[in-house]
Amino acid sequence: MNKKPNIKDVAKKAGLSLSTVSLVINNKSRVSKETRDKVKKIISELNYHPQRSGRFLASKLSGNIGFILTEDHFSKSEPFYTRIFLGTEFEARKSNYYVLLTTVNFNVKDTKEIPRFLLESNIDGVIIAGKIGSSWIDYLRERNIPLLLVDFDKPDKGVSTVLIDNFEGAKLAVSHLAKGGHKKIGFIGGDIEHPSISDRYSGYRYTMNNLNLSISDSYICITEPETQSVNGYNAAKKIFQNKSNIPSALFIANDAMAVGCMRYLKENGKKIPADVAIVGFDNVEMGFLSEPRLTTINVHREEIGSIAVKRMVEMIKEKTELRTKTITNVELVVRESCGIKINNPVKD
Amino acid sequence: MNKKPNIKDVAKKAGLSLSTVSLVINNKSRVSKETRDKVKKIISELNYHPQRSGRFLASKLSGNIGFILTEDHFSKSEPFYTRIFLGTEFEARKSNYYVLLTTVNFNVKDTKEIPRFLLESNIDGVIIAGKIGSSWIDYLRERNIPLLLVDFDKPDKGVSTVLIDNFEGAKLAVSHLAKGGHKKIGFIGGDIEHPSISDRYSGYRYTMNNLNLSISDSYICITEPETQSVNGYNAAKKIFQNKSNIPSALFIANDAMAVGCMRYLKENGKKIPADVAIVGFDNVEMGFLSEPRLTTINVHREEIGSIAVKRMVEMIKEKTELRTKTITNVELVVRESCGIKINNPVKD
DNA sequence: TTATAATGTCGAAACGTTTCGATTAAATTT
DNA sequence: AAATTTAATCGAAACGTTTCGACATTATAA
Repeated sequence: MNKKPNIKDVAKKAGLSLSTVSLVINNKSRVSKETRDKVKKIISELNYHPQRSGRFLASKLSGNIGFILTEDHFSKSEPFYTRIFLGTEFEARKSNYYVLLTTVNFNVKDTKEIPRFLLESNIDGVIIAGKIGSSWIDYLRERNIPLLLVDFDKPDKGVSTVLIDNFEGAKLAVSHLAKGGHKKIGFIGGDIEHPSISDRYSGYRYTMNNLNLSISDSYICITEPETQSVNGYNAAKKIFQNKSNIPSALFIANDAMAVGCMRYLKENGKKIPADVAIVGFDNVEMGFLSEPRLTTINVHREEIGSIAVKRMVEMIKEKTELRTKTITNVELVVRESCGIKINNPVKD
Repeated sequence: MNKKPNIKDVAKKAGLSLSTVSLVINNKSRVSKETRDKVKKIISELNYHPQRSGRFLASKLSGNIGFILTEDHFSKSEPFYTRIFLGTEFEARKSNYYVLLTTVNFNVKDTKEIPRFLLESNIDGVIIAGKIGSSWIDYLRERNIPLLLVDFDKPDKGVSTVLIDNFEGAKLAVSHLAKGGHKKIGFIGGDIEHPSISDRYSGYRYTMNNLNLSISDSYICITEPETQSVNGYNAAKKIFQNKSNIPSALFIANDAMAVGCMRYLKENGKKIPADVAIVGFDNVEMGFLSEPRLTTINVHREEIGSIAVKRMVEMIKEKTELRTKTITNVELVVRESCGIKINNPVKD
């Protein structure tokens, strides 16, 4: 039962001081090539690995990144943010970090329950996914903790963000429907205050105008408070109960709602896509399994997580206050819910 | 910009020594009630929270639990283990731990790439989910690192485990089909060497015998190496190509394969459940969205993760070598892929 | 040649806690 | 009253690393 070697063992065996060995480990300059090589050789001979506990205390760096999700996103096992989280995990491993996941109750407007990893200084930076109260931003700012938002922005706060090209996605969706000959194109979106949803809505309006298609209020439902499947069901009900003026196509701001909407339509004798063509947004698995399979806008969720971690690591390493805003691209995924055949996917 | 208070600040303000304050923080005995209360009061006045870095170094406890998953389970975004992981996260938070997730390449038989959290002693215990080479067990044993397996067992190694009642699940599934009048009940399972799958197979055989139903080899396919949807498709092909002797019902060892199997059957003009009745296993979301919706065996995935963390915390705290084996129950979920109506779900 | 700068190495302090053994004071037993 | 036990607190060492300033040596410039 021989103990794990520590930096002292390395130093002793190399006939050098602790400090020099430390300099080698951390790739600092001011060490001669020979010394460096010798130390490295001994490190690998001893199979030495610096203990996190020591480094953590001395350098104040934990090697962890915090990932904050609002409770509703987590507990509903919403696959969207979960995938982003898995993307962060993957990238973190590459960058020698670990991700500590935690959830906060979004409704608590002010920062009541501070995640333990913040209280204990157990993270070097924080990534927050989704809509969040701005007191969080203030809290982290005050404490000089690197912060990055994902799929959310507070433009006035000047925070670094990783966003989705929602506007472009809406353009792709609406153009696709228009290409199929549709003129009466409606919009369904829940939680319209979420920047991502409202951007999709803006993109919808913009593209409709651009294509000289008129927008009727009775084609639109943006009053649902959430984005679950049942909200899509309810939204469809609102639009299609009005028998006199109904759309022939719908752009729905997320797939879960699109699936709920399709359920309503099928229950009420509408054929998809013959009677109503549908395009969703997000490209979550459920849209692939629905009948008909859902045409949608793909969002690179894992990549978003990965980019977020890369940016975060930069922020931690460079201690820069430089603000970055990364917008990830989206693409149209054509399946059967539109009845429109195309040769090349619309990429614009 | 006032710094975070540390234990010294607390001690000074209380007029006590560091050690006494530490004893209070850690709820150790031998502190008088008055002192304890006074210290607690001051701690909350100062809003003091012990820094993880210091504790980590002094106590050698990181407050983290490692969660190891084989790469294939992770990257295929297999929802099964992901859910177990989310369950561990949830429970860990309650117990004041964090979970560090990592993947290892299963094919590397011997412990080639040791997860960084082990090298750096960054975890207090390890949970391993799914099939794993036994060199991992040896590695952790040698180093006295608490270990717990989930959905996997190496009976000869005497490791603590959290398992699924696979045998019982198989009984429920087969009994249900038999209750619907089926006599020719087949079995499909991939990765038959995985204990969970082979237990489901044993349960199938046991129940068939118990019900005096004969088992024909041509109803069975256990040769697929993996458990993906496509493996189910292929297995169905093997069974139903032989036109002369085909089963009227199938128990399929996991939902993903069941969905693949259903795809094959539908493509080949078989009606489900009229021509072939199907019961899956796992109750993953995809079975809920399939047409017809899949009758299956529910596995409490989040709870499994939660139990695993509870056990692990016990192992860490009590430093016990006591081996525990927890078997979680399963239940039949009746949907439409069997065409069998029941009043009360079969609970046996 | 001397002064100055650059390079390589080192000693010691610092990081924030836990914990062991010692010390003192109070309670109990003899 | 003395001896022993128990309770409460404390001082100091320990955990494993990083980093700052000092120092010695060598290279460069004046």
